[in-house]
Amino acid sequence: MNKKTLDKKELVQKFRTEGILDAARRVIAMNGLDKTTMEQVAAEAGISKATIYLYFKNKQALYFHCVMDRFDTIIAEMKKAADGIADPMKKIETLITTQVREIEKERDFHKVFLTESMAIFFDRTTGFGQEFAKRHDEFTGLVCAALKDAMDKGMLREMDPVKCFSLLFSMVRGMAMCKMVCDDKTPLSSETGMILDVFLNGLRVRE
Amino acid sequence: MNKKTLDKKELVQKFRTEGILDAARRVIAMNGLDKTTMEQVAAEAGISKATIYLYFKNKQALYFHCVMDRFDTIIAEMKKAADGIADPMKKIETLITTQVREIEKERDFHKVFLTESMAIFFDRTTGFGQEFAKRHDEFTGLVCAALKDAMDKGMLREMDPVKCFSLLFSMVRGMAMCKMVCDDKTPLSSETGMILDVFLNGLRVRE
Amino acid sequence: MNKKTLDKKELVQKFRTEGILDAARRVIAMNGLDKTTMEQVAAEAGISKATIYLYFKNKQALYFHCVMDRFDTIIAEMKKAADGIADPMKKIETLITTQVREIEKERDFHKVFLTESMAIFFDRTTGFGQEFAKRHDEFTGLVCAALKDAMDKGMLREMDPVKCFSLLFSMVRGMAMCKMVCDDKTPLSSETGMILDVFLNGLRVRE
Amino acid sequence: MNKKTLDKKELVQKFRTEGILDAARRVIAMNGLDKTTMEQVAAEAGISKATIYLYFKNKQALYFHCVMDRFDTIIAEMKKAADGIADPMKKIETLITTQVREIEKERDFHKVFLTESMAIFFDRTTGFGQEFAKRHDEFTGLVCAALKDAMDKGMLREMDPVKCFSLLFSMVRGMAMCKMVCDDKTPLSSETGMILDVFLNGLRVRE
DNA sequence: TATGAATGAGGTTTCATTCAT
DNA sequence: GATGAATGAAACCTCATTCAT
Repeated sequence: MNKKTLDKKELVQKFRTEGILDAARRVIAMNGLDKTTMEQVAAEAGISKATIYLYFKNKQALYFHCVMDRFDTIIAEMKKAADGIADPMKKIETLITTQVREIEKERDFHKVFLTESMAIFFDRTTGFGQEFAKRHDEFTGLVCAALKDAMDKGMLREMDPVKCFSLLFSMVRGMAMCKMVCDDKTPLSSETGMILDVFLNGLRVRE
Repeated sequence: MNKKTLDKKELVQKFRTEGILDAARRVIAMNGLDKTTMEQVAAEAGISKATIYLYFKNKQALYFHCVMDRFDTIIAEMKKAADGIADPMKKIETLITTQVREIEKERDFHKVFLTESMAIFFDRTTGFGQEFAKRHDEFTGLVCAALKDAMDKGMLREMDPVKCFSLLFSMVRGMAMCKMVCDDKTPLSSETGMILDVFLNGLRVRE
Repeated sequence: MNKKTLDKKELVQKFRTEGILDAARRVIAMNGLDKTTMEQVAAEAGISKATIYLYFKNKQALYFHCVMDRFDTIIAEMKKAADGIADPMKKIETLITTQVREIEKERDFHKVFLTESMAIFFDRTTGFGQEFAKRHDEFTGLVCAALKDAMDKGMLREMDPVKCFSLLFSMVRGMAMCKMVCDDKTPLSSETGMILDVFLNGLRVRE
Repeated sequence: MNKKTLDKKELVQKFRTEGILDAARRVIAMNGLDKTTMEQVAAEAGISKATIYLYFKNKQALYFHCVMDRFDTIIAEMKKAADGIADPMKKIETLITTQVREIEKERDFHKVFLTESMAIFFDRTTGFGQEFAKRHDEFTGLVCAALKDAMDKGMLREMDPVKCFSLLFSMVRGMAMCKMVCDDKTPLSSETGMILDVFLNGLRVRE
């Protein structure tokens, strides 16, 4: 009984939390972070403003978890997709493709994240910054491992893998921003090929 | 007399405007856009809050001009630096190097621009968005011309130059953000070489 | 069976009530009434916030009973202590001494009562005010009787005993407040002598 | 011109400040401190809520100054009234009489002060507490000097004058509270005589 | 009976913006 | 032209209180 009750409680807890986060992301995607009020989020989630504060300390924390939640999902999907792929080049491609597909899923929210509100994640003095850094490192590690592998196997030039990753990631992000910003409705994925082409070619071993 | 007066007036006008913009950028660089109040800007500029409104319609406009001002400077510097360089590869390198150097000059302000507040520039429905687009197009054109030239001369693969530019620009921006975010005090310029290496190599004609 | 059950129920009722009141007084003594939340009281009592409402109508009622509870105790102790004392002067002294000792027992709580939150007790339009008035009258009567007795016996000047009591009580309260407020850790009782000295001398029959 | 302008500014400043304080005291006198909102004070003062914040940091500060303002007035009046009186006994009487008259002037506000909201003044860790202590010491000194004088001249018994003052002050305060609380509309001043009688007689030298 | 969860109702505070001088 | 002063409009957040289980 106790076990069951706990499970149920957790389930409800999770359900609420997810509901609020989803609502928040929808509103933020529509209005931007600044113009999003707790009132609106509450309305969108069909609950009262005060209830949000039961689950999140304040607006910043709410936003933080919105992003973390997406981040976690993206990392999980990337891991799942790349799992079991032996060829490092193929692996890199899969990782990036997956990332792009995930971004696409909540395009407008990611637009806000990319253009408006990255600041709090980079303030290492707050718990937010540190928490974010953890995910970011995991994310980085995921791609870097594949890059390193490719380099070790002589498929790519030997370069600092972290910096290489940074460039690759920048291109993805830049392309995403470009599309979002230009209201270019074509899928982000249509550019993945080109990015990988330039990047991998750029790192290719020169004869 | 009239002419002279006008000139003088314009001079004062310009002087005030510049002073406010500089003050604004300093404050924004320190605190971020959100936490910057008109009060602080006024204090930093040594004038009264109300005076700002004589020169700028509102806070958004103030910020907009802060960015435009920088943008104009950067474009001007890039033009000046690239002027007279015939070799397109060399030209591309010069353009990027110059851009990076300019970003470095007001590193903290650019950090805010890159991480916090790009949204208004991409809202094409406002005059801001349109004005920004103009500069952006000019900026794009500057680099694209060189890229196109290189392609025509067979030094780079034939690809959509705008997209190529976008990738290149993304890498620069990404590397800049990375440095800023990690409080990496090494100059951005130390990475310019790598970016150009990967980028140009990535576009190199394959035998 | 019925009787026993009822008794048991009453016992539990009383136990809970006392527990809550004690917890409330502890928290109020620490934080003051304003900054005391029902949440804190519940936590201190080791029960849930909602449970408090099973025993007390609302926060005001809770506070009211905290005070009443103390008041009842003090009156009871005073009665007990003065019981059987024939000499009115001695009786007065005993009453005051006892009162002071009781105040000392929950010094911090009394401090809050004396400096922050007496208003509701004096609002005669509410049940609270009336209930309080009852105790206050009993309290007053207790001391006044002794005063009257002393006057009748020619030991003190003839004056309105209620007013005399008011003065005496004021001095005790004032001295208490003074000590509490100055964080003077010496016992209140050390001043009782002086108060009685001035008061009784002040009322002494002049030759 | 400059001087004049400054004077005018100061005048306006003072006028506003006084206006707000008066309004605040009126509202607080009516509703008690807790139930008084900045909104109400603003309405009563005929200005906007935000304007209050130009003159007072927050609600607590506003209340603090309400009290300090009264305190200053009372002290000033007491000084003025006692000035030039040679006989210490007469002086004490005058001081107390004046104090009582001043309390009477804003009876309801003082009621709130005395029954609801003295706490912040006794928190020596805040600037409020310290500022208050200063006035309180001045106030104490005023009366104590007269008491000391009377003792030196053999008109009163030798006792700790500060404690004597505390008793005297307690009686005044207690009588005031009693009247206010009982909605006894008779003037406080009608009891001043009795208080002084008991107090001075209590301190009289015994043969 | 006991409680976890939800919320209504405000309160304080901040700031961009305006306007009279 | 410059500014001190005033304010409207909201935003965030808290907490006493209720209710379903």
